[in-house]
Amino acid sequence: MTAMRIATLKKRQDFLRVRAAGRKWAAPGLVLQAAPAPEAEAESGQVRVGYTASRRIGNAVARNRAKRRLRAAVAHVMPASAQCGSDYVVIARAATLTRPFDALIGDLSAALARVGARADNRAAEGRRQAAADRPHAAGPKAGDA
RNA sequence: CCAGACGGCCGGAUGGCCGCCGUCGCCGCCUCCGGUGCGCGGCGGAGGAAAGUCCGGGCUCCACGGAGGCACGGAGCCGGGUAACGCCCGGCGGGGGCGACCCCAGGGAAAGUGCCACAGAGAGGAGACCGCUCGCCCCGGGCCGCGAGGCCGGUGAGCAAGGGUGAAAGGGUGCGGUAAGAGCGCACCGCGCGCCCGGCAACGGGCGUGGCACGGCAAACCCCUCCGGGAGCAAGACCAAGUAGGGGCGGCAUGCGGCGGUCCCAGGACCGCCGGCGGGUCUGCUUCCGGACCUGCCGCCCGGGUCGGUCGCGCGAGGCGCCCGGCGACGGGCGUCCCAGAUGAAUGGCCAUCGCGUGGGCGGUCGCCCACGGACAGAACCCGGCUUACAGGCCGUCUGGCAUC
RNA sequence: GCGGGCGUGGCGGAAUUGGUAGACGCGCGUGGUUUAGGACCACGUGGCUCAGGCCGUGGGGGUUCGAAUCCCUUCGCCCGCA
Repeated sequence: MTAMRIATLKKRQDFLRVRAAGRKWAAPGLVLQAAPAPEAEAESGQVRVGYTASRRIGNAVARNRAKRRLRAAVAHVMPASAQCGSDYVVIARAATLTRPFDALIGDLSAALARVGARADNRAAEGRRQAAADRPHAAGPKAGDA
């Protein structure tokens, strides 16, 4: 499998932009938001993911643990089914801590499909090939859904 | 065996696969100081409270240092420990418990001010409601009684024992004393004062004396003694990039000396530079001394910039072991070890075995099987304390009770 | 990191000089009015016992004769500055 790099969103501005894009799906164990990456940031073979755990989740231990479980789920699911050039924000819910890990993975897969940025990594593969020929071209635009 | 008191400790273990952060080495790539990898390997990787942020410090900046006054905040029995503390240790005093032991912001109320609601006669150099005692009521105040006298009422004095109010009523209990009473007198207790003894001290003990004066509240104002400059690692320093130390309004001051230049009727005007006499600033306010900085200062408003990286950043009042001093907190010496360093923030996902607890089942008491559970909680500059949270478990010392020998 | 504020019946909010806790409004309950409902009117309304009383101002402790008020500690919520 071609390796897909997963980077982390770190700026508050990025979180606000992804939320404003409006593509959102809530599963029992998590909430997923998605938006196309800005052109300046888009890079082939990369998705960027941010994690959010508010104080509603619990104390610092609970919040950190929720983000770790989400990171583990993302590492398990994203390389196969995420769309390159997209930014995602994964938000922890109260059930994130107690839900069985298999169910959490199912939640993330379903949310990816519903949010529309799923795909067809096979089609994306072709585009990436073309992009590789033009090294400084912008990444895939979120066009063809 | 049961109940309890105090002190100390642990905070599941081992392994496999895939991942995370730091560091070292190798390899690949690049714009080859260095950076980077969707490469490999070795090593290290949260706590007893990392928490709350209630105290005390280190460190950094505000140039800084010294002396005094005012204000503000804090501490408050004595001695010791400590870098320091509001912490700790050992004592003292008071209170609680049969006891082991536990609790206490525990200076000053004769420096002053203030408060003590309601109730009550009186709430602070007090007071007389019900009362107690004595005298008088004129040729007998009224009633009862043969009478001595008794009861009631009025009035003038004395008293504060008893009743009653209250959280608190101006020492307590008892005896004497008295018309009735009163520290009026006496004994004991309490309190004040003086002397002596023990103790570094807080304080304790004894003797004498006073005759009660000194009600409570200072977590009311306050007085006394002691302590405290402010801000905080988003401190602060450097690199890169970049901008405009720009503009407006108001108030105060727009002085002095020297040099140079320009102008004009040798006297001034204007500009520039220097000095820093004068002026201003120096972290709560203020005075003084030294020192530093500025040359217009202060206040308000408009406009521009801020987003990246490196350092600070972990050898420290450090951990562990042994010995010595000390009742102890702790101190000293020797040996040994290096032990997190992130910045949307590192420990996760899956699984196995063992161990612990609870429940159920099986078999003649010790095992086997199954299911469930495993707390409080995550370093963010560092350290010393305090406080709070916490499943389960271990060790030691002591107290009271029951049973047996 | 630094600083400040709040917590009172079911709800919003008084009482803050220490002196009877729950004023006032909303809501709720009962009764009246109406064919019925609304509106309106009257009464009641923290809990336990119901004789007297006891407990109640987020929790715990202290000072005081007496604490919603003062002090300490703790929990929760909110706000400001860098």
